[in-house]
Amino acid sequence: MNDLYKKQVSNALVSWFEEEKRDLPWRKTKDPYKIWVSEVMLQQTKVDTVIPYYERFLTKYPSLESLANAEEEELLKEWEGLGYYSRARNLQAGVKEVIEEYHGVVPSTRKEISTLKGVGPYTAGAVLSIAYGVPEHAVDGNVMRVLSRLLLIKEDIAKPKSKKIFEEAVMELIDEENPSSLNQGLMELGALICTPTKPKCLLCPVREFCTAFFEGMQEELPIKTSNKKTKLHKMKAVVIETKDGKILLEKRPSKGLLASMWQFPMVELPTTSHTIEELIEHDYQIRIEKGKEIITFKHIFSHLTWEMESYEARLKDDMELPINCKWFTREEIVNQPMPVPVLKIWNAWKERNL
DNA sequence: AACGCGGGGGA
DNA sequence: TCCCCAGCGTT
Repeated sequence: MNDLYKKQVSNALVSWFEEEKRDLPWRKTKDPYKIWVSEVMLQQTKVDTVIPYYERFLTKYPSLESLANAEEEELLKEWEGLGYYSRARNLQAGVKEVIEEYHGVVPSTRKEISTLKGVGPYTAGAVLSIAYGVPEHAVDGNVMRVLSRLLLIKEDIAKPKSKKIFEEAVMELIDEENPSSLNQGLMELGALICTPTKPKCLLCPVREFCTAFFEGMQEELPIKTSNKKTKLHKMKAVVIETKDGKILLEKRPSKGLLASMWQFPMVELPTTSHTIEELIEHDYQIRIEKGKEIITFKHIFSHLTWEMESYEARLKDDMELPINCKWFTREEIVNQPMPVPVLKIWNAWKERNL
């Protein structure tokens, strides 16, 4: 890249961004805490999904201190449905570190901000450039796609080490005057114009500088390998209610999928022909009688599928429960953060029992 | 370097 | 219906 090319590209990109940028809630502020919250929510999550969560979250936790002092249960309730719940736990841990180690001021160097829980190379660069105007790269999947086309970079973006090439490219392009708009411009271009399939090249502000467009290769880039196999887990869940209206929930293990979240008692169906009643009795040490079916659905995670056949059941007699199980009243259940598949069952059960 | 982590949207 | 998306922490 020669100096003229760099200047032309960054100028075109920054001007386009300033002119065409979407009106998003986190673009009304430069508060590093709020930018941080938005960037964490935007990891692996689409803009349209994030907007309502972002608004509610900042109404409830408008400052570092309010989030640091929040109960984890309440915090996760705000996060309910967003997924990747460790993001919320790491965000709170990071916020606590800022208060304890940095007198409540989000650090403004890559070295320091990167030590915070949940802040990796991308989030560090995003907060630094957007909130503080520091000329740092913020390379996410969008940026890699845009740059691979613009500069005809044929490196496999699935490989961790190829990210360095894109970070170096951003550091060459970065506008010392406005690193915020350059970084956001790259991401906005990836979201609106330079999309994964069918890029809208005719509307692109940097088309005349785009090597892939010149070569007619924009649909072929970026190069991305990797294909993970997924495993199928068939699960069944049951809503068990006592005569005095208590409902049984089970707390998931503190590590792994949906860590520490509450769910209805669930069993993985083995190939043998046991009934769910027998399996529940074996796993939970209680006897139930089969009631009416509530809801059947399939929920697909990246690596497993929950086939939910859930039904309402009555208790026959009480025995010793496993320690990770607890009886809840309806009111208590409402305050528990629950993942989407569990919420589906809960909502279906409530509807039946209005 | 490879894997696990949710949920929504598009092919 | 299935496949894809994609930063960060852990291993």
